[in-house]
Amino acid sequence: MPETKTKKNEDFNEWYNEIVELADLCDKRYPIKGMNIWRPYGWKLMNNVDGLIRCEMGKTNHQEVYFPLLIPESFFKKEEEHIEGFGSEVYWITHAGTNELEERWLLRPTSETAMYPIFSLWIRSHSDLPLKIFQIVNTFRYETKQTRAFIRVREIHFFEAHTCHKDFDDAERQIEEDKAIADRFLRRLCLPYIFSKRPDWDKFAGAYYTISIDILMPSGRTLQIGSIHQYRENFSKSYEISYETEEGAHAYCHQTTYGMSERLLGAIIGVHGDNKGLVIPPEVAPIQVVIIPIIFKGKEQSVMEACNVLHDKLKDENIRSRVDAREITPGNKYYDWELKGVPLRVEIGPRDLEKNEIVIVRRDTSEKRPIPKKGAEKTIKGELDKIAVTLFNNADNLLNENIHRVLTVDEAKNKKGIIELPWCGKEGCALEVEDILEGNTLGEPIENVECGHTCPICNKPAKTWMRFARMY
RNA sequence: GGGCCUGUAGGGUAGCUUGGCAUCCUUGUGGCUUCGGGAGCCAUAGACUUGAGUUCAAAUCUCAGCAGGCCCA
Repeated sequence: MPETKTKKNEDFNEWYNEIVELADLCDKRYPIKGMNIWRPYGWKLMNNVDGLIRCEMGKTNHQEVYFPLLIPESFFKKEEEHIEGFGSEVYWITHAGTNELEERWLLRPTSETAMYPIFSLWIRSHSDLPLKIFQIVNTFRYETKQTRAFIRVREIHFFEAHTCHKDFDDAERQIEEDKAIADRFLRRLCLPYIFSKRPDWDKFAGAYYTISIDILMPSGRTLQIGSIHQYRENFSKSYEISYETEEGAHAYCHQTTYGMSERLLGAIIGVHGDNKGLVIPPEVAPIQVVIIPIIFKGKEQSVMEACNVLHDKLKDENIRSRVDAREITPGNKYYDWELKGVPLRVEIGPRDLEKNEIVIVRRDTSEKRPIPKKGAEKTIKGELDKIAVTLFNNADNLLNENIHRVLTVDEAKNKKGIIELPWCGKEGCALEVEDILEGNTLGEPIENVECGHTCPICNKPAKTWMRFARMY
């Protein structure tokens, strides 16, 4: 059995580096740090993920827009906290041709400051609210740390939804909707997740509060794949986004944003992959079923014909399939498609056709079995659903086995994954825990869970549980 | 932010200590025989990260840049 050179459970990071290029997702040889090339297979996968987002946005009445990549410095500077948060990691454009620009432009690190001055023009009346828009674009952040494909990059493929509401409560309802979207969407990617309310000292620059969406990588480190922000009036006051109420008064909008990035791919690779390569959740797999003809001299035609017939039937069922008719041996093809994470493989050879059967092989379990040729498309559809369930359950077990709720730092020390400790509410105590555990403060659970214990650092009564983890 | 390591065909490598001819595997291309877990044979193509320095001579030594990787903060 050929496997990746580095084993996933021995050196996860190295395994990850190996697999992103082997599986043709990206090419890291572009000579700018943190800017990788999306190869066709990886880009298709990303597009399929984006497709699911668009589908969810459609269901919840968000409209897609596109704002320019460049932001004038004057727009950016209107919100102070935001600049402080992003100032050190923006790319500036200072020249055009041979001329120095009168006003500098920046590449969007995120689009608040591009959109909000325009929102103030768009929104005049309560009837213009709520405003719910989104875009899927590239954003730029000057990372100085170690970069990693899909996880820490400088050009980020990014989904961002921005909403404006008449009051705080309506914005809160938006956040409930966002949470429901995350739940449906991540289920389709077979990715179990947790919501955490980020600590005040580490929330998004300019936010009233931030909810992070994190998944657990098999290395025991968490990966933040998305965030939901409640801005309250923080931005609308700076950007003059106000409206006239039904009573004729003027009020500032309450705003939220929702962001997810290509890190979703990082999560899919890390959570589902194995030593044979990727395992892609069926919903987003560029190829869901690959059909391998087993050719013998003199029987090529009947075998190829059977492959093409199945391919057409699968197409009728809206299943993305491909017949691999390359002039290489079947074993070669098996390895290739396993590496690329195709969820289900079909083998069709002369022996099968004599028995009116075909052979299917699951990528996740390697289970191989013959099924009747007649009605195979239905069986295959059912099998893809089963694969999705297995992928989700395995990932869910991994997550649940690695969340540890404990009362003392000593108990926490030897645990891998996500630690939940009682917390008094003081930043200093959390930072001390970070030091001891060599991790970061992830945030508190968003459900109101009673914590009738004491803070392990200062022994004062705990206000809540607080999560700690090593993060990507 | 600090420290350490690395860079040789598309991919993986040998050579570097002690300066002088660049090794092997794989991939690519053309052809023939094959095909139920990486088939075989023949032909053919392809590389020393960039710049400066030392030297008769640099893949090899020195410095700097760029890029990649690891560890710490």
